[in-house]
Amino acid sequence: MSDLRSVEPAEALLEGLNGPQREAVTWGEGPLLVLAGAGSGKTRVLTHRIAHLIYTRRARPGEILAITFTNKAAGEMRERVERLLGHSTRSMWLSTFHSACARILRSEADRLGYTRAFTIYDQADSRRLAKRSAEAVGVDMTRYKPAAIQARISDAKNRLLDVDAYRREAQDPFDEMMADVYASYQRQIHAMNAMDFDDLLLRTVELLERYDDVRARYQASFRYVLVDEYQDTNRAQYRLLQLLVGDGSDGPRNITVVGDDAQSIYGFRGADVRNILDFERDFPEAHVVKLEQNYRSTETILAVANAVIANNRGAIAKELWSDLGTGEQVQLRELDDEHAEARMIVGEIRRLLDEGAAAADVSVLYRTNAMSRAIEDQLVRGDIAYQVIGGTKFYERAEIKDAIAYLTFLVNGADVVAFSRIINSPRRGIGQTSLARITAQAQTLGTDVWDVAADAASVPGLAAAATKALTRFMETMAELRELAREGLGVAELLQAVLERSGLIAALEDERTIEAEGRIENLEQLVAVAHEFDDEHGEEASLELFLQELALVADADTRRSDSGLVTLMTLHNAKGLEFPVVFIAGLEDGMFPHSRSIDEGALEEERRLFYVGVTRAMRTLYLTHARRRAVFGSPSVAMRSRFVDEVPAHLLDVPARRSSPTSWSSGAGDGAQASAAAYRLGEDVLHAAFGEGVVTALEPGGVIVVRFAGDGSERKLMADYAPLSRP
DNA sequence: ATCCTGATTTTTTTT
DNA sequence: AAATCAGGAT
Repeated sequence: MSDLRSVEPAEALLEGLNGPQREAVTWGEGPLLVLAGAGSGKTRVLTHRIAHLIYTRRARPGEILAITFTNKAAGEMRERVERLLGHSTRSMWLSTFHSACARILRSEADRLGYTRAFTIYDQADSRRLAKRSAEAVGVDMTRYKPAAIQARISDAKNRLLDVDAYRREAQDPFDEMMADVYASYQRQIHAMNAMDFDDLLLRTVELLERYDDVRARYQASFRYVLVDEYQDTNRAQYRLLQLLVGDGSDGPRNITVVGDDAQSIYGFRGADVRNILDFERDFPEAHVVKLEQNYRSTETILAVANAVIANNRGAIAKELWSDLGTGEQVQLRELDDEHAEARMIVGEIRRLLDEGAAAADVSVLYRTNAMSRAIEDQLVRGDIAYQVIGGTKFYERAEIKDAIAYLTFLVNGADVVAFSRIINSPRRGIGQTSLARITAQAQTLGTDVWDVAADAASVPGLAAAATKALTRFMETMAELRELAREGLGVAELLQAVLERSGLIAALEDERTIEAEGRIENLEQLVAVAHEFDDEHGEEASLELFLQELALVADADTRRSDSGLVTLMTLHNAKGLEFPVVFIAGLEDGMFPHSRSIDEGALEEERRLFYVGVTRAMRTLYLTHARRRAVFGSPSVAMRSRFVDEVPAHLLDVPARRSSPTSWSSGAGDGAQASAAAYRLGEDVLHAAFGEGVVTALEPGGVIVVRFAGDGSERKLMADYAPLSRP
């Protein structure tokens, strides 16, 4: 390659890109569809295209709106663009759909009857509200689950149906009832100056549809719109893009979308593959670029991916190829149960680490969050550091939600959900009954709960003790609100909230290990607030802090620079790559999941498997168990049909000796005494099986050894087996 | 109002 | 297996 200094800087942005990538980066005005197979360098294309647009002065940073799937991806993209350009991109809009919408809504809130301090409800908040709405309408809650009710509402919103449209579409009495629930839900959430995740999109669409001046302003401001992971956009996001890009009557529609129909895995939340399939119909003047060269995986891994995805119908023709060589065969392992599976995985990880692999190079993927536990247990035993992405998130912990609810109530006195959460936490002697009286009064008067609660004496029927407690509580809240008005930093304010609310004191009084952990979590939240203050300086406001917090995805908290093995669901693995990947739990019913074994959904499961396989760069393990505990009770499982779709010659399946099954698994702590000779993770040499590593110690002097030769795992009597140290 | 206990449910996947 | 919930006792 030529010396960078001797070429035109714009040329330098194309350095090292292949033909189609260059074409996508340099393409001029008008719609552009980039069909980017897994590992084909689409992030590179996006960042270089943005840098190129700015460098060639076709766009100023402020004229670019780039949508990514996670905040973390947005941050990384900003960093890369800045590195390419050598200057700041602060004025560029680079965020997720939801964050961009929240930002727009914050500045236009009054048009929709909101204030800029509106609360963003997460799933749990929204579910609680759905339940309340259903009860208010008189739905028999023993027959319907709140989650199902909420899913209905969310589904309607994702299809851009407002309450009236939903009612018009109603087919049966159940739908009619749901329409009432939906109406009640929307009435309440609006009255509380709150929005759920779906509202962020829906309300922005409403805003742009209803106000020509607002639409014109944003259309003019975002001259170039770029969207990553376009295959996972839903109806609302699609409509939003149309509104932002315009109809093309006053200039070219500069929209770039990047995606891969084979990786569409969010149908369950309303994503519609047709958005990408029909792009050329929606934008007839579109230019299309296909990226088919994969720079990530070995040919064997790609052959597996291609073979499996070929079983899906109606995909855009596309064949991934790579010149990285054949590489290793894909390792297929069948184990007795989920514990043996976990031992096998951790045993292999230990071996890889001993051979010099970095922990950060290894990832274990699974279908459902619940599957992480067995693997975590073994990692802990094996003393291997790891991180879990997803599952119970930091921001969903009770104490964190409490602290956030305090802050929320300070800025949004109409937020009944926040008020309900904090009014008796810590305990103040204000229970269900008193709470119901207060909220009912607020609803009757149509005023903020804050105002009702601040005048405790005015609440009808409130007991004397409750009135007193409420008065004290609201005095504290008023003090805190005053502190907020004085322009205290978010971190300092949070600290004041934790102290004056009695939240910390109550935890300290518990004097348990658990409570100590909770206090630590709260301290961590204060640290997050400090970071926010430092980052935003003068701009830092409590409103902004809360709205950013609500949109943090767990994927955003992933650490890449550390010596940690990463565990996560296949969904969370989207967009990532690892030299070594394990896909666990490949059993019919687990993956594909039993609830999606019908036509359309099965294809989505297959795409999810495709996503998993294509995360692997060098080494891929597929594992499944003959027995697996579901809801605590064991059940037999068949190997996943997806495994059967993999051509046999690509797989390495070690011949399996029948292993002794009479010994129960689940080593206790007492195991060390009899198997003291061997320690967890220790290398051993077996006369017949060769080198291996101890992956578990079990009672009765039994050790479990994973052999390097054939990858098999065997239970041995430590005292009798022909074992020695290498 | 709060605490305890037994019953029921949870696990699809997420912004 | 763990978490949440409803009902009843205090």
